[in-house]
Amino acid sequence: MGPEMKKVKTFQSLRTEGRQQRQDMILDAAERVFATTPFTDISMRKIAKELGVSATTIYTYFPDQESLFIESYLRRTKNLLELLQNIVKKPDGDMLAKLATAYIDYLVKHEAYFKMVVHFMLYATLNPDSLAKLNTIERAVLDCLEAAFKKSKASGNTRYLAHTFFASLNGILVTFLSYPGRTEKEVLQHMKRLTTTLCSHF
Amino acid sequence: MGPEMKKVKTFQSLRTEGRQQRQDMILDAAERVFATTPFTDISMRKIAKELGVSATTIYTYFPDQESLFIESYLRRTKNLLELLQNIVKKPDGDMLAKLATAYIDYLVKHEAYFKMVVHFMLYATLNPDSLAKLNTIERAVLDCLEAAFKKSKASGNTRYLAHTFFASLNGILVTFLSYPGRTEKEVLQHMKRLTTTLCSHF
DNA sequence: TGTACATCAGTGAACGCGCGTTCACTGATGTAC
DNA sequence: TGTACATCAGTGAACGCGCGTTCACTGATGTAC
Repeated sequence: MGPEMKKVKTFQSLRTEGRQQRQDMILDAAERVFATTPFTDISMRKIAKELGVSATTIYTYFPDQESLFIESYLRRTKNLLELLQNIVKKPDGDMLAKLATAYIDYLVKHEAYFKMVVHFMLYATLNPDSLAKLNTIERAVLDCLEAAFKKSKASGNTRYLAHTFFASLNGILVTFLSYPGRTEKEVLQHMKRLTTTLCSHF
Repeated sequence: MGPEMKKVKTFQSLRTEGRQQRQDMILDAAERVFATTPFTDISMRKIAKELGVSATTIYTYFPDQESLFIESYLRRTKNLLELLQNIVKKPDGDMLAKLATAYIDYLVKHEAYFKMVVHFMLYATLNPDSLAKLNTIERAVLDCLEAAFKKSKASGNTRYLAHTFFASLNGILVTFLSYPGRTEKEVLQHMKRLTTTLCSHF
């Protein structure tokens, strides 16, 4: 390879980088729409409008709507997973409570993301590729929780414990996230109480 | 009131009854559609087609789609509530496990109904009337669970216990109902395991 | 240097679709006298 | 008894809407010679 090749390579990687950044910008815009719009009312046109481009543009970066949603989901989940893994890494008592609190806090803060999680859980009509990606990352979250149970030397099948604990946290979110007639602060407070109740039993 | 009045009254009540029956038939048809169609894809036209009438007909019995959904929701929830109350009535040990199993079984069997429950929980954009109806019946379910905790002389705040337990059961359903690559039987089995795990901690 | 060409982000208009709901109407049944 | 009228379940066509996606295109930038 001569210097020309290297130059070309640089230009190409710049292009690739630009492409990646534009993809991220679309995902950012999507998240902003998620935050203000019920999940079922989100459309390509609304995301495009939020970003200030035409809806057609999105199709240059994502083959279809499902892919965009999946990428958004993966990005957030990786972020959350990192948070949880950092908690498990530290040799610390009270690990479960910390994990639970971090999980609840994160998903209340990123409410739209949680609604997307639930949507994918209940309506898993995705193509196999997307489904595999979802599975992999969800398994990583469960592994992380299981590691916490193992570290705290819990008795019983740690996998079932992790599944039950994970499910319970999701349940607290699903059941009380939009509790009518409560302010966001009250909702969070109630969830904290229930999380404490839950942790005290595990 | 003379006999004419009585006659008129009878005819009227027959009409009313017929109306009530037709309403129920529409709800039945709706449930049949729920069972085969993702909740977000359900439409008035599909329900009408299932019943063999024109979509317009439904509007003679329900003012709009939301009312139809709410009525369907209430009918099922009353049914479920009765089931749970019968369990709590009997003076029996192991009440929590029985309640949990009944709840999980019922909602796995009526999967579409559970999806509607979740939908209402997360997207509570209903009109105040509908919302009040939903609240009343959900509170009754929670009261029923709390009664069980009281009967089994649980320590701690029984209301929080009931909320946490209820939420956890919902979480098990949300998280594992459509677990990809599992048969319905395996799903139910896994839920049973997690329910057992949960109950053993409460 | 100028010029023809390739690349590619981005666009507006359109397609075909299904939605909730409304409207003016039909047709069957029962009522009043 | 017949006849004019009221009630009401049910209908097909239509309205206006927003959706995901595709298409033929523009216009800017860089490349090759």
